[in-house]
Amino acid sequence: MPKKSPAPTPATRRERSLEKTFEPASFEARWYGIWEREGRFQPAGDPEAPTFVMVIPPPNVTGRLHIGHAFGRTLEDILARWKRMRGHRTLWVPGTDHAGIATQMVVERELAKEGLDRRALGREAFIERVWTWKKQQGNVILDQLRRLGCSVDWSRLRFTLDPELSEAVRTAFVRLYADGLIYQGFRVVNWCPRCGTAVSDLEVEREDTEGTIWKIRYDVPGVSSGAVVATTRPETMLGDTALAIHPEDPKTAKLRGKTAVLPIVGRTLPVIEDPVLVDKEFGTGVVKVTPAHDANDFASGQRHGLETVVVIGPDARMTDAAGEEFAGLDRFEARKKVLARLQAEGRVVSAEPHVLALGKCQRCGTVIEPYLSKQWFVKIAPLAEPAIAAVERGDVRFVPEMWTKNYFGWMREIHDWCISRQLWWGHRIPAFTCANGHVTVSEVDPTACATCGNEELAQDPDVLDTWFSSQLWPFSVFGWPKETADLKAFYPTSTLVTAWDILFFWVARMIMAGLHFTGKAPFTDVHIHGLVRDEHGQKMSKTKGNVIDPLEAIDEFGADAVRFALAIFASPGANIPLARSRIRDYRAFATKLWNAARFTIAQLDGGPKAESLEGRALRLPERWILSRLHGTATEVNRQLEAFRFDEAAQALYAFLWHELCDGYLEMSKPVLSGREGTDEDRETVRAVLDETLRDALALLHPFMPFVTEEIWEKLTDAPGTLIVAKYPLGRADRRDKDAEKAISALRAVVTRVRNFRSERAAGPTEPVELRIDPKSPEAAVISRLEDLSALLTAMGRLSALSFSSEARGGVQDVVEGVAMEMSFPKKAAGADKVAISRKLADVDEEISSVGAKLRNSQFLEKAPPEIVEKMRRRLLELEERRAAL
RNA sequence: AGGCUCGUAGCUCAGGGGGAGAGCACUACCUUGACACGGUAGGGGUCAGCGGUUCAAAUCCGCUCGAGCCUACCA
Repeated sequence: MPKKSPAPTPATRRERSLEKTFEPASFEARWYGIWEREGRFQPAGDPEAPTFVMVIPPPNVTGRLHIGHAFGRTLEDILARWKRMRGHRTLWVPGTDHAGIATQMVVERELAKEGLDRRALGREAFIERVWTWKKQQGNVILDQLRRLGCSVDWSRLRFTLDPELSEAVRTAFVRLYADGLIYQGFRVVNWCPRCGTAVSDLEVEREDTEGTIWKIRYDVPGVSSGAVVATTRPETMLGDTALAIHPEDPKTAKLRGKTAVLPIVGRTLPVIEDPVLVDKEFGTGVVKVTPAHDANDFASGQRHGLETVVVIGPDARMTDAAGEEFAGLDRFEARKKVLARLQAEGRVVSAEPHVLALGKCQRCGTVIEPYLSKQWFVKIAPLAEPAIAAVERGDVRFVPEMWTKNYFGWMREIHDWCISRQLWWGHRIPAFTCANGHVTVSEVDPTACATCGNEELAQDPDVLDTWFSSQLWPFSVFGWPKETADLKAFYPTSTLVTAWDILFFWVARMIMAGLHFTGKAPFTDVHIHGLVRDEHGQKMSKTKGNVIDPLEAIDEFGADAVRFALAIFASPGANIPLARSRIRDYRAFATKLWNAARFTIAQLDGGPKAESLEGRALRLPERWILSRLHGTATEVNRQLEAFRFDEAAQALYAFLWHELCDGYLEMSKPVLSGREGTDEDRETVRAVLDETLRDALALLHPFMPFVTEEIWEKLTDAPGTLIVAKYPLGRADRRDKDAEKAISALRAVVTRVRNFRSERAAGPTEPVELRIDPKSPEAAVISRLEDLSALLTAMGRLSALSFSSEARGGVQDVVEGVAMEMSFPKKAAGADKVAISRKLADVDEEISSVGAKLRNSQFLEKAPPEIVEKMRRRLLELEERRAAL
């Protein structure tokens, strides 16, 4: 519930303190609702301000949020919230993808449960079923994005099959066709017999598989030894239409100009010479040529005008052309039978194990069949060229930069893209064939053939590869090809965040399409992140049982913990190792923040605070924590500029936990409790606590939006919610080297005192007398420590503190340039649990190494003077320390 | 076959030419007035190996070994 009363008085405004226990589920949904209702996700603010625009990588519309999505979307949301707080007009466009093959397969499976088949149902009815499925199952993932806290602009939600986006697809197809960049042709393509469709090269996953390579002898009239060919797929020989040799290979020269006889079939095969197809060094030097079932053979067949004989059909069964004996057999059955025949005829010369890179369908794992068919292709080289140039010019920048090389490598050897799919769910290809066989490609359904006027038109039955529409996403979401206000205002976008596994599928194609259709690269930065793995780097899989469901994790630990864990592990270029225990660790961090806030709020309620810190004399601890706060702010912004989510998160973690909580909160207690300081000091401390916590909440908000907003509400009476607060940039005038050095020394001295107790088996409350030598190497720090006497005494639980150079037979040491001596007034010093001799050895070792450097004339001459000076000081300190020990 | 990335504490990883870091795990002590999802103190590493450049190498270069990934039409 948003606060109602305006400007409450300090006495009443914090009536509601934070609950004792931190329960993220109690407020996450409430805050998302408030942000959404208040329109915080829409671009707002100064119309002159720079924009920051992202489009979401659209997930499958019927999919569920998995941890990989959660990772990418978390990074995007961090950027969106950060930029928004920095005053950018920020827009993050959400949407979903129709995911052609994937969705169709799911629905087909559903049908199968009912004993139905899509073909039996018919195209219309089937598509109807898919839409029904989409309505039932769809958009769950969108609610899941809400749970994660994604600040996307829901008023601009898009789906790749929306009418406007479908229009964009159609326009793109027609324009590419008109430009001569889309063509139809007979080619050997990657065919999935199970899915019943062609797929692109990228959708084939190569897997090294143990197979067999057989050597088979073909008869060659006039050559007594015949020709021995090697093959891993004997069943395809039924479709051989030639043998090929290398023109410069003496081994096979005797076959030149001859004809061979195809075993089993008896067909006459010319021996052709093809230096491209044949590698002299491999196998027997003779290659069987099967133009209908191998892409290379097909190319060779084109060069030599060979016949194509299709012996394997689209269902991976042998065709009639394979001969009566084999027709109807599955390809692998046919292989066995063919081998048996060859064996019987004594033609199998050898059979040896052979590892081959077997292509499998990315969707279903079925072995891909090279299949000769008529398909639509994008002629890609002319599109790739400007896309390469754009990256070379730096118009598009990959982060981490190493991906640039991968991009260039792939783009420079890119093959034409097969875009037709023999599916029903998707964008139908806008090509119409008339009764006379002419093809008309048009943005609106034509009524007559563009070539001959024939009115009997049939639309191409195929649909487009899903990625054909995805490549248009950064501008189709804004209404392209119409020149909409959004397109003008928000295109090109700023940053794209995605995983490396779709760099070629999607990112490269968006760059090509963006440049071709809009003349502009679709984004300037591409942040490429890794994949989420388990804590040992293993892929998550149901069978391994190591899957982390982000929704379950959110239920258990809160969205903030999930987000923070993902962010802090986001090392650039690497996969991220995640385990439930790690998410739990960052819930602990949220809890820590929660408790620090409870403490702070209680203190603020305990008395008045200074209205402003400006011009107020600050004590060292206050100067220190403000310096650290602003140092952290600077660091976080710097790291986010560089997409270093991990470093930014780490800086925040370290600051909040180890400096604010472990450091300043503890230092503030003696003053706040009234044991030390004046009322004025207390007012100052309260103001510093307030300011520091506010800024820390703001800094942390992009990472942990819910808990920070919840605390912010209780802490501040400023209007508006944290999501639109100003992001702290870090003020240089708050940096204070002097205070940082002094407090650092103070903390080191306190640590040494505690360590003195613990290594001598004394309890934590055992009184200790501390003497600090004013003639310490870091003399300037000593006077600061004198100023901090009261604090030092309290933190070190000292029974006495003196500043003197007079040794008293206690235990001496030097830390951070402060020479000190400790002793127990009530207790024998006791034995040091860590042998002094070992410490001495360490110091001696370092003295000799530093000393050696300083005695090296080369070092003195060539090393930068500040390094030499540093070494001198270090040696001095080491010697002092040695004397003390 | 080519290319890329990576070998740093028990685990997972930052760092990157001048004193080896973090988180978790581990050990000891502590129910101290925000927090046991906590506090305090500590143990633990020839920074894969070999060579080179340099006054100085975990860091730059080369090679070797090991791990992972991507691309490729070797029948």
